[in-house]
Formats: sequence, C-alpha cells, structure tokens
Amino acid sequence: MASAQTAASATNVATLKATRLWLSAGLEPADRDALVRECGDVRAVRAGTPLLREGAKTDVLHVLLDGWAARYTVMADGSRFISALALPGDVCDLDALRFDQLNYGVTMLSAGTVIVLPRKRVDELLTSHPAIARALWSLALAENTILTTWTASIARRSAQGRLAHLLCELLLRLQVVGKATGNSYDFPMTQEHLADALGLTPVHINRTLQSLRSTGAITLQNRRVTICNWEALRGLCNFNPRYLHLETVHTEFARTLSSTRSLGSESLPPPSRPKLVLKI
Amino acid sequence: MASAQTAASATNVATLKATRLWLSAGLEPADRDALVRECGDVRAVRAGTPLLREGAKTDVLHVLLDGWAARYTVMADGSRFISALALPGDVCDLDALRFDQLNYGVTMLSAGTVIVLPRKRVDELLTSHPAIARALWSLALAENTILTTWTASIARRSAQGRLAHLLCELLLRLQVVGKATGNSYDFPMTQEHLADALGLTPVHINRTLQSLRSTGAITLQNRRVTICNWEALRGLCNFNPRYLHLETVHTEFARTLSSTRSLGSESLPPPSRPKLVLKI
DNA sequence: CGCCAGATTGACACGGCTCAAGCGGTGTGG
DNA sequence: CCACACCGCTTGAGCCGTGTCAATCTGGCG
Repeated sequence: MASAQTAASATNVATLKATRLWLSAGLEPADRDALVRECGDVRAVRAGTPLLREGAKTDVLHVLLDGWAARYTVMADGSRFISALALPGDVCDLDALRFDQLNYGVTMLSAGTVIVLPRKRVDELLTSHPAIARALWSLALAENTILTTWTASIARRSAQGRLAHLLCELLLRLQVVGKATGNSYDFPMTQEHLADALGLTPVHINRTLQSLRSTGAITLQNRRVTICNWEALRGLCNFNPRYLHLETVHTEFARTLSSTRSLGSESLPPPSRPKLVLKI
Repeated sequence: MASAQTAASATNVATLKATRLWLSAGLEPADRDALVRECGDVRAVRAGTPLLREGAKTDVLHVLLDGWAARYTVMADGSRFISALALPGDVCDLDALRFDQLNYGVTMLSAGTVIVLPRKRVDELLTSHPAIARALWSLALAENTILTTWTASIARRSAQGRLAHLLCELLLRLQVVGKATGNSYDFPMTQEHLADALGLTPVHINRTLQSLRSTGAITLQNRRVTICNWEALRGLCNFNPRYLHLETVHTEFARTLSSTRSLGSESLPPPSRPKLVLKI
C-alpha cells in the first residue's frame, strides 16, 4: 500500500515535469510541492475511457499525464465534433474550474494516466499559490488561442490545409512535452476521429491523407505519423507556430522552431494575390 | 478637466454596471471601486477603429463599454476570418494578460467606447482582489465555451444553421447586457463580416439571409435584426443556450431562457436519426 | 448629381458529401 | 487452429451545397 503510494507519487513528479502545466510558469519548489501534494488521485485509463460525459455535472479537473484525450460535442443530428485534443500535460476540462456543467464530453483516445483534481482544491491553490494561478492562466489563454486557430483553419482552409495544419501543430505540441521522437509521433486517432476534428467526413479524410502521402510530406502507418518533409507540410498550410506560445512554455525546441519562426507575421513572403481587399 | 474626469468616471460606473465583467462575480463594493479606479483611460472610438493590429505587441487590455468589436485573423491567402465578436461588457483581447503578441487583430464594428487597462495593473488586481480574479476567470472560460460552440457550428452546420445559431446567440448575449429591446437588436455587421465570421462567402450569406427571411423567422433591415419567430429560428439550429452560462453571469432574463431552457441536454426530443453511430 | 460601399442576382464550377461495396487485420469463441 | 465478426481503411460513382466570377442595383453622402 504505502509503497504503491510512494511509487505513484514518484511517477507523478517525474511525469509532471514533462507537462506544460509544470513548465509553463517556472513554479517554485514550494509551489510544485503543493501541487504534487494535491495529486492524490492518479488513474490509469484505457483507450475509450470516458473522463466526462456530455452534459454531466462535474466538480473535478482532469490533468493528462500520459496519453491523448478528445473533447467532443454531439450535434442534434447525431454528427460529432471534436473541439480539442488534450495531450500529456494538458488539462482536459478547464471549464470545470468555474462551471459545474460543461457543454462537451471528454474521452480517452489512447491508454494513459490522468490526475483527478477536485475543483475546490484547485480553486484554493489559485489563491494560496499565485505562481500556480499564473500557470493556469497561461494554460487557459494558450488553449483559447489554439482553439481560435483551429476554428480559422476549419473555416478557411481546404481539407488538405486543415490536415497539414493539425499534423504540424501536433508535432510541436508533442515535442514540447517530449512525446515526439525527431519528426514522428504516435498517433492514436482513427480517420473518423480526424474527420470529426476537422469538420470533414471519414471518406474525405481518407482521400486527403492519400494525397498528403503522395506528396511525400508525411507518412502514417501503424498508428504513427512521420513528417518526412517539414518544409513541404508547412508550406501546405502556412503554418506559423507563434500561436502556440511555446516560448512562454518551453525553450528547448528552439531548433525546430527557428527554421519556422523566421516566418513571423512581418516577413510573410508576398503570397498569391489576396482575394479580398483587407479593410474591416 | 476635473469635471470631464468625473463625468467620464460616472459614465464608467453606470455603464460598467451593465457589463458581464461587472455582473458576473458579484464584486464587493471595495473591489468594484478598485476596478473603476483603474479605468483611467476611457476612449470613444468610431466604427472601423483598430484596437489592436495583427501581430503587433501589446501591453493593454481593451474592455468594451459600448459598441461591437471583432477579433479577426487574416490567412495567408488573404482571406479573413472573424473568430469572435466582442459585445458591451466583453474583454476584446484577454490573451494580452499573458502574451505580448497575439495572433489576431481587433477592430471596432461600430462606434463605441472602450476602457484601456494596462496589463500590469490587471495583473496586480488579480492578486490583490480575488473577486476580480474570479470574475475574469469566469469571463475567460465562458469565452472559451462560446468559441468551442462557434467552431462546432462552422464545422458541422449548414449555412442556414450557422446563421440562425449566431443570431440566436447574439440575441441572448445582448439581452444580458441590456442592448436588445425585446427580440430585436442593432446589428452593425455587413454581409461580408457575417461571411468572415461564419466561414462562408458574402454571396452565399446573401442567399442564406434571404432564405431565412422568407421563412419569416427574422427580419434584417437598416442594420437591425428582429427575431420574429424565436421558436422557428431556434429549431433551425437546435440552439441550446446552456453554453453561454448566463446563469453564472446574470439571472434577470430567465423569462427568455425559460422557454428555451426546457431543451436541456437530457430532454432533447428524439431528433432525426443520428447519422453516425456514437462511440468514441 | 455622381460616387461608392454594400446588397443582389445569375450562370457555372468544384470540393467535399453520400451511398455503397469491398478489403484486410485482429480478436474471439468453438 | 479455424471461422466468423467487427472495425477501420479503401475505392468508385454521382450529387449537391457552397464558391467563383461578373454584372447590376440601391441608398446614403459629399
């Protein structure tokens, strides 16, 4: 019992170190300990495990230590939409901090482990440990930005562009938490999941994937993605990683970024002629 | 000078009372005063005034006292996307609380007035006044939810559904801050704006608007929207206002909601058969 | 009166959807 | 160890919602 307890605790510390929550605010040791002490409930979960059902009441937050989770909504006509992917280090259901009934469900896309934190405790930590509050703010705002970019992608990009953009984003986010090896990463999503995340149909995802593969930009087999040609993939969607705010979160992967970072908003090469006159 | 100062201050208090920021957390008088004292810089702005340019550095937050603003992104091909609408009481650029370079621009859609708050001050308020921190958290999380719903709408609804949903959402959000009269409200957006907000083209917005009008559900003329048949409009998009978390924010409009609230997640009438088998 | 932004209309093209069939791996019970 | 079932992936054919292009109309305003 006791040994299991400490083992679990040790795992927490080790794994938490890899999380964005952990890294994002440079917590003081005292704060870190406070946070870790809260991690009483660590659960190993299998793929498909629901963390939160749609419309259900909640009073806990789920922090992903390992594995992928999807935040989804089922529309009235029965179609499904995946509004966010939670990767290791992400909070799956931040809204639960304030609302006791969310408008989405959360489910595991792969096996993994999660920390279950009572909302009330998090709330207390927020006031007692300003550094934790800062970390959570960063997380919430970064999530907001990611969602905004995601939305723009769905609204204004072609199927190929959306797919390319998602794969680029996932590579960087996974690199930051040490879950990518070089330019490839384990990818637990099915084509149906992809369709639901990008606002397309599975059939069309299939064809789009094929066209992406045929360009040699990526490889996807055995549930693993490899970005063979980053520049090509990036070019397909004009990926600009600034929105991820990785600098705020981590600095280690400047390498990967540096090649891309030069594409800051200012220095965009004159693209194909703008279609719309830009005046709001 | 001094009188202008106090006049501006009085306006603040009066108008702020109508804002979500104000109402959402039931601030104590002391907190309210602290917040109001910060509102040194109140600007009257005209339609089209940019509050924040894309990719520019910022160190201030803009709180809308009156008027509409749009948060937009320009894609590489020159097309534009409006990722959020800020209404009176909303914070236009919350991300600036943590990041000094945002990935969107903000511009006024109508004339209005804004409070300009230095990020640093807000940051201080956050730690010194827990109630303000709570209010801002609610705002940030509610915004997140709205964005999620918006995204789902774009990803999975038809043009008509998207339009209907947006008009429903705007009615409720405006009612909450007292900017709607009955079932109608001033509507400063052009059809091009609508197109950019819903991921469509202006031409198609035009046709969709006509079809909506022809059903008798709405009226849109002279920059004013009237919802003639709420039930019909709601039916077109299965609008469920729960995601707005209005109860957390305001309770006065229970009337309008009550008719809709009954459509809670549990009691959804069996819709047309689900197209997908729902298992994640 | 002339100008201009925004709204409208028509004709046509095309990206992505639908429906439907078939394929391959893998887990499971007999 | 086979047979079946099931899930996820593929492929084909045809349709339809929305985009594109281009012209015209309208109302407000200088």
